[in-house]
Amino acid sequence: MGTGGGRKVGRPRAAQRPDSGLTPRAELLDAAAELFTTRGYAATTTRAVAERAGMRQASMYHYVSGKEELLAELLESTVTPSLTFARELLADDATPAGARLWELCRTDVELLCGGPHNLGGLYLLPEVRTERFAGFHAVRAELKDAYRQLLAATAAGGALAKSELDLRTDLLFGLIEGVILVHRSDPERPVSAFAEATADAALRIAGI
Amino acid sequence: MGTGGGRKVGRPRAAQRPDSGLTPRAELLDAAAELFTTRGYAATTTRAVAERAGMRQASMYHYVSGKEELLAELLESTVTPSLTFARELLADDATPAGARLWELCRTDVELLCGGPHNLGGLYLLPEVRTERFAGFHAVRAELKDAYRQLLAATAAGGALAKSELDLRTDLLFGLIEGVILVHRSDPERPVSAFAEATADAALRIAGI
DNA sequence: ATTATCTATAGATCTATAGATAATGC
DNA sequence: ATTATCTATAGATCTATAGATAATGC
Repeated sequence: MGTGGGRKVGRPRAAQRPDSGLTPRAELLDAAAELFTTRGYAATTTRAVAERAGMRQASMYHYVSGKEELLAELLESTVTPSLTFARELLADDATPAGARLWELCRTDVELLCGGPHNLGGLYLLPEVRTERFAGFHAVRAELKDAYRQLLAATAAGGALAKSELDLRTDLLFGLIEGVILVHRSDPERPVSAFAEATADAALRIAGI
Repeated sequence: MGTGGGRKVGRPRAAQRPDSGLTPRAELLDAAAELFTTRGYAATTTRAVAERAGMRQASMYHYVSGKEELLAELLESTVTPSLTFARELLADDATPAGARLWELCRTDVELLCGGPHNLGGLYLLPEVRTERFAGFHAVRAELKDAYRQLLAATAAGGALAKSELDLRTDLLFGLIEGVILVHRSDPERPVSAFAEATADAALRIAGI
């Protein structure tokens, strides 16, 4: 049933490949993730994406409206899991805020560095700042606000003036978003230990 | 003499503008800095650069061989001052290592965030990873090594095993290079106070 | 004569659409 | 009949060169 077994309907692809098990749209997203993160968004052509996904350039338009849609979906798919987890942490008032903040940092680093592609690298692309990706900016802002709330709920954070709290939040969130730069400089380092070390560093930045 | 007064030789430009006082090459570099940092390298056309510099697209080739040369020069011009300063600090054995490291962090943040363009943002462009920019990578590696040496010379740093020292160096350097992300999230914040706060945070990351 | 610029353009893309084709499904 | 793909291509770029032009300098 469903995806399994390889669908047969429609004209066969010109270049046959072993069935990946993914839907064509997922194959396109996967190809785009790889290319956008390594070569950049603007430098990646629709042809490169389509061909890496195993189809011809024009066939891509059967599944997506263009490159922008691929990038928008990839961006949101990266923050959404973090945000879901952040909401759970905010609701959990049995655990100390510092411990919850540490856990959020650790999880985010795992998500950003753990996947097959450096999806976190997408955040750094200049194109992402455009209004086209407002949906992503909205979820990202909510995630950042969760960081701020958790920080404010700690003993050290509670003592800060607003502008100080904003600065610490920016530094903290900046370290986490920029962690992909650190990961790149030594991709061999095991991710789980790296995530813990980064979470430690993040709390030190925050002054906890 | 020299640059002052506006040179008259050669066919006049199609679009006349008040004399900027810069050489045409510097005008091109300035235009490229602005466009590369805001729109990205791949998304910036030679026409956009030339026209922002006040000349026609083709005229640009009188001064540079293309976009790559502009990016290469901009990148190196960003690290070189940091590196010069870092060498001085390494030689200054009268000052405690921690204080020198703090000073290096502060200066780098000032350089990265202080100029008219977010030149630090260039580091984040995916294209920069290519071998074309080996010259930049070399000076950057030397700068990073200065961070490592200063860190290793502190009391806290001296106690670390090599892999621990590497990790701390990466986190520290990652925060400094990624600081442009933090700066972007609130560009109004006064740079000098921000640079000091970031240097404080950097030393806390380093465990000092 | 020298120089800095211009206009014009060839050749190489790249995107997105139009229309053909080769499968399955009824 | 429906679907997924293909081939072909129009239109819109973009880069880099060729050759003309409009200044100053000798």
